[in-house]
Amino acid sequence: METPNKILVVDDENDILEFIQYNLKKEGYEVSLAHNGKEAIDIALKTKPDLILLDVMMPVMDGIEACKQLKALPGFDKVFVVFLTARAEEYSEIAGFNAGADDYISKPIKPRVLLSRINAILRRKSKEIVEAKIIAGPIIIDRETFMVYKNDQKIQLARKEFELLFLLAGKPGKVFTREYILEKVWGDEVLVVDRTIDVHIRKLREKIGDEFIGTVKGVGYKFEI
Amino acid sequence: METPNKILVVDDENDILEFIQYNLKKEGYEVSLAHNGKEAIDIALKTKPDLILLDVMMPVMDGIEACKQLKALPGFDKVFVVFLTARAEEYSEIAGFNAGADDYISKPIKPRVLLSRINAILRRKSKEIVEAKIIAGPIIIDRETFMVYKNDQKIQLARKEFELLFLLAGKPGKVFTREYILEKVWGDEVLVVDRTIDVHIRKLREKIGDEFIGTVKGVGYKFEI
DNA sequence: AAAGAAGGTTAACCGAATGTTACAAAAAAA
DNA sequence: TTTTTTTGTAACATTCGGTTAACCTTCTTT
Repeated sequence: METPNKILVVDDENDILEFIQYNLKKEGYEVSLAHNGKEAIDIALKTKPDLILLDVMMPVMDGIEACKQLKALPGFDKVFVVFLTARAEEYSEIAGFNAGADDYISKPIKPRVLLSRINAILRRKSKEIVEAKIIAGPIIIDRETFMVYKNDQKIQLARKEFELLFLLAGKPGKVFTREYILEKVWGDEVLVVDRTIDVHIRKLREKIGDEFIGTVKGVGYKFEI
Repeated sequence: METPNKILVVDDENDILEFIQYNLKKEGYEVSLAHNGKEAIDIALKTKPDLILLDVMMPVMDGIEACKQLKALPGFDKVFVVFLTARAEEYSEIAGFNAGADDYISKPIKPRVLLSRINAILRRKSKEIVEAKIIAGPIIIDRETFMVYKNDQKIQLARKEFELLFLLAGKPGKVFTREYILEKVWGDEVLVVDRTIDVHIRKLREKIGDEFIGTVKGVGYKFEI
């Protein structure tokens, strides 16, 4: 697959560190740990994390100060920072400090919440960074203009059709399961009958041509040139 | 569609067990019950649940200890565990113990909450096709694309044929018994006459060539280069 | 060699998975 | 608002894979 996302977790309590590490690792993230702001900066420079989980209340250097310093590091101005706070209200203070946090999670930390927030943030990131254009044989998919071209001929797709094609064509040949497609195109929380995919596949085939989308019975669909 | 997800519910109160069982069964889950940690381990080994709902407060063996022991069982390191707690605050304690829970639900249990949490957790399971490629002599088996190549020539296999070949070719030379093949390719609970395997072997040989699959009479089949 | 067991082969049947269409609901556009 | 487009679902059609039964062949044992 891709290289795993790296996450730096900073908290002064070892229990919490271990707990978070366990859950993130299980989800496939690469995790590094720090016990305070100073250590966080050292380790961040070494591991270059994609996201930093930062406890607000810490000795030596508190989370807000640590965040400011982290953001000032070369190449770290666009790193994602998520605060851990004991109470929800604390967040307004942090926001007031304008520390540059992207989200916050209040303790006690629930694995489900932790993962869904982090997944959401990193998904946002990968969408921005992902190349906006896929060229697969005669098909050109341009995310910037939301246009698809087949032999230089414009094809107008609806939103879901576009996302579906974009997903499949991102890895030609690879078979995507219905479940995976549902999560990526429709999102975690949306509840949709999986036969819905079939219909969208149908419409896609209608618009770009049957030959580009293959069915692997019992498994899923794939884009083939 | 697929085989139903199995859930083991562990609680010392019969009322709660029945209540949860009722709600889970209605949703289509296969439910097994245990009254304490010890029993939970016994039953888990027998039923191989996909998810375990575990009460924190139990006599004989408490939930945290039970969780640790369950996770230590062979094949259970990646099982999902959800704790039931009487108070939300208890969760921070559990987290501190690093017991490896994936979520927790606080009592009193609301059916809607119960189901949406469990659905969400199990939805994560087996969504993505793992990238895996077997190269055995002139045969290349690519799980990502579900394609098989013989001297760079594409061969299209059906699902079961593919899984069968994937299993055998995973350890060239090793003889696989019918029993083992049935369990791995067809799964635990599927009821199929074992002569079915012969037919699939036949089709496989037809497609990739007789020379690659050997018969060891009275024992089973093997892949040979 | 005969008998029995194990596996090979073929073909037919069944059903699950998918294709397809039509329509309802929701969202977006006008 | 009304109109149009997009999305989701239900219902029906179809296809293909999976299973089995029946019969054939080969091997093994006596």
